[in-house]
Amino acid sequence: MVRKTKEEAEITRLHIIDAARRVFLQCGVSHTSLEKIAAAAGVTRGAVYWHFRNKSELFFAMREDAILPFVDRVVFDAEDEEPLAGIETALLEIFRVLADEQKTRETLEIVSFKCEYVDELLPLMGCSAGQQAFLDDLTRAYARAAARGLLRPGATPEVLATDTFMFVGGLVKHWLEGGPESPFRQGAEEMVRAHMALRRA
Amino acid sequence: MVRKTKEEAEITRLHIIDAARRVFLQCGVSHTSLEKIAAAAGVTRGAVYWHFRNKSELFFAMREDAILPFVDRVVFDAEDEEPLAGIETALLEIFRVLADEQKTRETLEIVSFKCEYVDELLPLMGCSAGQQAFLDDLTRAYARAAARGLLRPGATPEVLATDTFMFVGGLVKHWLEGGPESPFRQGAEEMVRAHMALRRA
DNA sequence: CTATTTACATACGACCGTGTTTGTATAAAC
DNA sequence: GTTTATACAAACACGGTCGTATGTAAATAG
Repeated sequence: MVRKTKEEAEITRLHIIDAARRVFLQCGVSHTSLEKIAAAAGVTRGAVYWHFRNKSELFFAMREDAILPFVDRVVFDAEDEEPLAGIETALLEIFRVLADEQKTRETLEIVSFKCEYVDELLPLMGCSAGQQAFLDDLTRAYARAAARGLLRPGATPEVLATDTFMFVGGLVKHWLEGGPESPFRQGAEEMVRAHMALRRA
Repeated sequence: MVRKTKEEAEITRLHIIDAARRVFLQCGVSHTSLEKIAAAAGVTRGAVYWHFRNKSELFFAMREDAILPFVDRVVFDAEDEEPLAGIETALLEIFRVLADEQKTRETLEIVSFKCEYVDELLPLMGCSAGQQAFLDDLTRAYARAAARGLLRPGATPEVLATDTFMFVGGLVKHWLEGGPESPFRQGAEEMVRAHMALRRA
């Protein structure tokens, strides 16, 4: 037994999180035993139980590791001269991250299709906090666009924001569930631009 | 042991499916044992194994029991004089069914948030068949609207159909994940009408 | 340099869920 | 009216998984 330094222990921790993500993605969270994760990480269950109290805590750690940096990535410029372009940029950024960053994509795939929202996971169904903030950002951006007369007549900021919110939710879902060859994945950028074009004055 | 008639046996089968839906919804598919389902149905595992080979088959039976009648419910009139109104009606019908029919709603909740798409469930991720047909129906309806000059200029049927497809996907998701008091649930009808209003000439 | 804590590996006990097998009373078939 | 198939209940055997307890060598604290 070679006792590790603090730095090496932290690396072990990250390896376990990485392994958990891989196994979660392949087997689903429920059908993943800590033994599988440990094996995939090249350690034993002892190491896993040392770093995490149970599978639930490991799952949350894995989630925060990838999701937190993701929501911070999509930001809106509050003083944008062209709010609609700002929205478009933000939406495009979402799918750029999905395409470019494997860790984020895999984690979103797990929380979308490879876990069951019951008991301890129930509260984070819909990620209430982040989602609502995103919708609020959209509403404010559309309101700024309305103030500048950039919106097509007859559309209120609230309605447009909700519609865009639903569009993003649906596109992310279909983007994730389709494989790399999926038309939704290939055409995401075009669809975002077309969606925004629909609301310009 | 009171041997049942064929009719009574069929009732038992439906009771088991009903019980499965309730327990799946509360515990998630993976954390639901056949013992739990049997108890909820007032029978033993013996009855469950008599009617279904395993949990997987029971899950599929439960799904077909509610989903098949659902997709058939949303139809498009191919000869509609007002294709946009037809689309709107079809979309409204989706959320009417979700609101009115508990069985359908609960089943959709299960397949959306209470099961993990791995192994045998992997192929039905995204319900490839039904979804694609719905998108095709939308595209054809928008094409008919385009032929009649009902669409706002600059929008192609394909783009509008995809946009509506994403909208529906997102709205169904948020509709389901919000509780009965959710603003997405209350305002679904209004959001559908607003969505359609955006594309009229 | 000693004592203690750390970072794991290993071993243990217990429970659960699964699939199957066997039992059985009755409905249905002939 | 037998016979057979049905519709379950009850019992069994099995492996998997969990949490914990224990062991241990090296890092760190003093």
